[in-house]
Amino acid sequence: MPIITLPDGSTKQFDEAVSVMQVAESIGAGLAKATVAGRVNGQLKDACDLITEDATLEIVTMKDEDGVHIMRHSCAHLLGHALKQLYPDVKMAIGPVIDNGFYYDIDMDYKITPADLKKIEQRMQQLAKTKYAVVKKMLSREEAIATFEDRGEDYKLELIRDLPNETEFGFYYHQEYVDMCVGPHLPNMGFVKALKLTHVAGAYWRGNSDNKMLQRIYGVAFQDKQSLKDYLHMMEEAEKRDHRKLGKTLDLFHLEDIAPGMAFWHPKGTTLYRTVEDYMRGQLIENDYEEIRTPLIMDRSLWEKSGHWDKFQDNMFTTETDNRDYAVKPMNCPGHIQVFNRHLNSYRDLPIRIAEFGTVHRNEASGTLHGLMRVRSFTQDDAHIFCTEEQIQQEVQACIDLVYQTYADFGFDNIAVKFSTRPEQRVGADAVWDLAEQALESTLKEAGLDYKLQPGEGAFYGPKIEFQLKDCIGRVWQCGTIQLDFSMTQAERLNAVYVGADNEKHHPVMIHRAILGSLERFVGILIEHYEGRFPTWLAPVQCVVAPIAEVHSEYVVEMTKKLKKHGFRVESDLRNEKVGFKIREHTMQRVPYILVVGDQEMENGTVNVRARNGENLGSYDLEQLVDLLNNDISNLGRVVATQE
RNA sequence: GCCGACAUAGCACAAUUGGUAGUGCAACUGAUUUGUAAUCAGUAGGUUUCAAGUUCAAGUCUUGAUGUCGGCACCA
Repeated sequence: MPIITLPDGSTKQFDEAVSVMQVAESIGAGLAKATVAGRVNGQLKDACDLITEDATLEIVTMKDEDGVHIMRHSCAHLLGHALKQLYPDVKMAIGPVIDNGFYYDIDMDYKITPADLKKIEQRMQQLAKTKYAVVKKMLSREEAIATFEDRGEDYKLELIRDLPNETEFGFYYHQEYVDMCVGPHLPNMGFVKALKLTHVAGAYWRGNSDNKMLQRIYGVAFQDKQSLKDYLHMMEEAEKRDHRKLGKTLDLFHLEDIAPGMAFWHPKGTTLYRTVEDYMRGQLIENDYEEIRTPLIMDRSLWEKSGHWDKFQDNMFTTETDNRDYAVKPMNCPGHIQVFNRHLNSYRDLPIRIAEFGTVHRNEASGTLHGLMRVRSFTQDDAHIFCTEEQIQQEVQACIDLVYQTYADFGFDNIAVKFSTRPEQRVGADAVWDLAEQALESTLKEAGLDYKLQPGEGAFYGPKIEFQLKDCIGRVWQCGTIQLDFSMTQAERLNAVYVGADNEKHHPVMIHRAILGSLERFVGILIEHYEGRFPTWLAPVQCVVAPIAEVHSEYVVEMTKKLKKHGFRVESDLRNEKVGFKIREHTMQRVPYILVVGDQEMENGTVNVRARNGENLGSYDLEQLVDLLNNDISNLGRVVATQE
């Protein structure tokens, strides 16, 4: 005799076990029709699932985020349904929900083409239109195996084999198609109103590169057609922010065949790059770091000692000259230890913070390269802090603070934090790893950061905290990182040493830390973040001075000189073109200010200021203009420029 | 590295069943001296990514290499 408590506090009593759908029907036919699933005692259940005991119940509809999630999950089954009709010999692997949609991994000799996608999508829509009911059955282990053996679903059988303790399996029947799933799923396919198959790609079975590569079909699905349309439009807009595209149109950098994964920075891009670097250099000075520079290539023996030769040889560029083997540095740490060890250090001097804008080369697998985001040659704003165990917490905390301050200055407020622990391939004893992981995690907790654990994702020498930013279409990229290393400084590795209060030699702890991560990646993210409309402090060209006619040219050149003297990045545009043409061009180049000079301005010793958003700010004399620009620049990226 | 797609002028794109490689913008030259998102006219620009092959004939078909794009695996 279950008593069901609804969200408004009211209760309903039933004589016998009752399904979610039946409860909904008892409330009203409209609600029943809208019912996707139920949240029973906080847990999502199918609409057909029976409630046998007293429980709280929330009816889940398509207005509910969970409802949309469930619909997307059922869309994966619908994709299977359509695929099986069109390609009977396809074998189904797994089909989960992802952001905005779903995918299904399938195995079939025939390769799905983009044209096929359209056809499959149409079949899915036809099937959904019939609003057929989805029927759930719990099958025993034997029945489940028999069902899939009958249908030749080898991958599903493997999934069952890998759940040896499971006795019952949820089977969802979509007419003649059936899929195994924990659910919940839609009660009928009428809820599927807006879906689109987006692309097909390869993916390894079970995410393991030793396994067969399957075909993965991606799709998106929304509660209604408008939401789908909005999403597709948003993606189209987002792609305009792509740094690879803007890198070309704004003349910032290019990549070419002769150096895959290595950027050629153009003058404007270099200005941007150096502005970011100089900002960071200022932070180093403020936070008591010492800047150094170390060799790009070093003898193989160093890398053997550090453990890199062993663990990462495949990703290192090497060179042999005069019968000596060298490696191009993939990391800066060994070089920094050489500098740390140039003399005997005292415990009184710790912590010692050594920083370098260190250019490293990593021979990344060809398929991983991606614009500036994943390259083979990049410069890290790298630093290594040599300290005692007691100093770890304060130093890590200071690094975290520096990350947040820096990112705020660049206009980022949405930062994902990850904590990555020991990987399979690693150096150092487990007891040392315990210590390192505890130290990092406790600091994270103390800092009150909301972080996600990534087991096994740490560096080979220590655990790490990662700070991630998103690109224009939502892909996440690791930027800042703080890594704790008890191994590299040991005698059997690179033997960093200081003398303690006891007059004995000790090995310091080393904190590896990069705030921006890679300059290349960070600039790539910046380009997308601002869609090339950089705040004035970052803009490669901050203002352009343009004469109305040739008679004003001399005044323009003079004004440009004066502004340059004040440290601004300014150009004059003396071309024989109409002012409208110049304004159009520089606006498209996202120059923050265009300064127009005609007879009036020349007479009054002023310029007319036009902001990037098209607003005419009126006449400014030199002093006022310098104030305007300085004020704007001092905001950094903390405020999205007032002129937008 | 793996799966699939793609590669044409500086950029964005055309080119019928295999049949003379084009258009727009940019560039260059000249005229025009211009008041807030495109002045007009002219000129030049190509071993169609590279290397082989099929063919009377290849941008187009075949093979290989390289690179790029979307994913997967990887990311010290």
